Amino acid sequence: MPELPEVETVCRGLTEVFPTPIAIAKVEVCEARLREPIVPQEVQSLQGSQVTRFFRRAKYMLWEVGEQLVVSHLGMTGSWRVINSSLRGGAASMAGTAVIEQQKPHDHVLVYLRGDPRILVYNDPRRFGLFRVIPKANWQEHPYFQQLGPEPLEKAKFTADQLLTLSRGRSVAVKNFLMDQKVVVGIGNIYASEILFRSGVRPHRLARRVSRDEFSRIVRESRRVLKAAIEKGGTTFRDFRQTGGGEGHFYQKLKVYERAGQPCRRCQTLIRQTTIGGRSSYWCPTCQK
DNA sequence: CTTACATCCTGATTGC
DNA sequence: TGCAATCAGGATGTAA
Repeated sequence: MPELPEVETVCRGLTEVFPTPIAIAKVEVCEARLREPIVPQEVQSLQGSQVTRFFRRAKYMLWEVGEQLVVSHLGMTGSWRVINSSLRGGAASMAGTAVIEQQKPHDHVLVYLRGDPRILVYNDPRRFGLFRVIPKANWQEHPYFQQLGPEPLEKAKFTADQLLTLSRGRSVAVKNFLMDQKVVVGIGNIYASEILFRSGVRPHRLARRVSRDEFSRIVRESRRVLKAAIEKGGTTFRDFRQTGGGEGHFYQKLKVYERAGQPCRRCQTLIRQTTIGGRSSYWCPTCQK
């Protein structure tokens, strides 16, 4: 589900909602069976600690909690929202009632705060997400992160030369290449199609057949699209929601994704849909070579 | 090593 | 209307 702009939106949303450090009072796990089972000892160790920062690496959201890091991946359908346990006027005796009223199916993790009536809730119907706690020391060396490629928005690390080198001899479609988190992080099925349209490159072209100039365009367009999507609060198609429950508005800017059979916004040719690597891909036969 | 494909799940939509 | 098939924004493990 969420790609880089959506995860970034969630991080920014939480940072906005919790500008000061927050203390975790209790973590309640309603359903531990996510992509990896939630470990009770890990969750318990968070109790009483301060969350000092929400940040992002690739499509992972990270919470800095003392000497540990909460690792939250949203999979396809995960979301975090904030509910208020004192909606009914703040009386402690009413808190339980209010919470129950706001609970939804597939709420798997509830993070209660100390001295704050709000509760952070993780919801994930398909349960492809992740909620684990790892040591903060050398976290980049952890298996979750060790193999990850560069952040596309960090200019020095994500370059056409880099892509050219990595792509030589690779007989995967350039779209799959771009979605490979070892090549560059944060790009998934929606943004891969959008980036390739804006770069004028057909998604099924083999990575090794893409020129240096084309990779330059891909690098530039990746940054443009991802930045623009962040500014719009991400893309909502089905499940994605911002922290406050709002939708992402970038879908209004999509040029090809889910537009099969509709005229290209640039040249009016009908947008085509093909399956590449088992995923739907959208492209314009005129604008993309 | 690379690449193709199944798999983990639930829910919405499509087609008969 | 009902029900089965299909598809969905991710990542990983397996096999070839």
